[in-house]
Amino acid sequence: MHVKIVKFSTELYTILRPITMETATIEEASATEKVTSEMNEGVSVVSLPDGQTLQVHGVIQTTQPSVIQSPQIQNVQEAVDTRGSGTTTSDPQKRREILSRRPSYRKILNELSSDAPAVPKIEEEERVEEEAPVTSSVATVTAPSSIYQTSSGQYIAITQGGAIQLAGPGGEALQGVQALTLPSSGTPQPGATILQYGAQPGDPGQQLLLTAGQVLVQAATGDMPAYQIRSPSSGLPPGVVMAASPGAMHSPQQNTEEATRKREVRLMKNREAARECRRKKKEYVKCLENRVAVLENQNKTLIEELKALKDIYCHKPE
DNA sequence: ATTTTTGGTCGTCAATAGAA
DNA sequence: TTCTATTGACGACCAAAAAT
Repeated sequence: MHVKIVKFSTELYTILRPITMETATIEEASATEKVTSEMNEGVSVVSLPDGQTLQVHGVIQTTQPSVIQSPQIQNVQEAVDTRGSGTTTSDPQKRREILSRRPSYRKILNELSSDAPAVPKIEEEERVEEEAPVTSSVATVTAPSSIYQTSSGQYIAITQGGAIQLAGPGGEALQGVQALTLPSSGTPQPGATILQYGAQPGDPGQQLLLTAGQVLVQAATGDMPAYQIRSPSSGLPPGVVMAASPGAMHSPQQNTEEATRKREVRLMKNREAARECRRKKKEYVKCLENRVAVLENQNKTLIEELKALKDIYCHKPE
């Protein structure tokens, strides 16, 4: 389906760009009158045989049989073919040219929205969430010594007493985490911390061992809350800010660890980015579909209008 | 009931655009 | 020029539907 969506959006893009640029050419194949395509500000001037002119708004081809046949369909088909076959071309250079980037969905949508107010604008991502004041979400924790933030804006605070608190961006308790207890003594390792949580009240829950420097991070943003324990050397996800420096590393082994860490960070970031991109793409496709519906409706109305005017003109008493 | 097909999501890589 | 964000492409995986 992935492929289908890609193709679909590509086609829509190919189809819609000319439409939004208002460059469609209209021609009546059977009739003698000529329809000139002077799409100025979205208005076409239709010339009738007797020299009369008629102003109509941008007309696009509908799927239904219409009195107006547009040669644009052919052009669109060609354009789609060019792109579609690009994926199978053997020449990598050619392929690269064909696959050259389109503007981002945000850009296209924003362009569209400036063309047509009906198309919702993709707002700049709300950074407020990420910039939420730490103090508000961890206000109930006594003097946190380390505060970590997940990519989803949740906070993990570790107090000087070793207590861990998870909180959402707005300060609400983390879903699914009912209890977090930390034994004040008897930790298995020096500097280690046991994080205990249960999904239900009264649930004995599970215990996680956090050694010194390790960080609990949210591992999934789906329906199921999932968390990962990560050490600074094994990489941190985007949005997780180390409160304490893991210290300088210089040895070759440490260098490879650093490289691994960097890679993990990059992968994590890209994962998030891909998710976001797919979300935006869906939104984009939805908007285009809406736009297609609106324009098709408009087109239908205009065609009917044109038909009516033609009728009037044809039956005009001499 | 089992196998195959279809449709969907996800993670990763790589190319590119745009910002710093 | 370097770094970061974005996104197309690809493959792996899963679940539901269709075919056998």
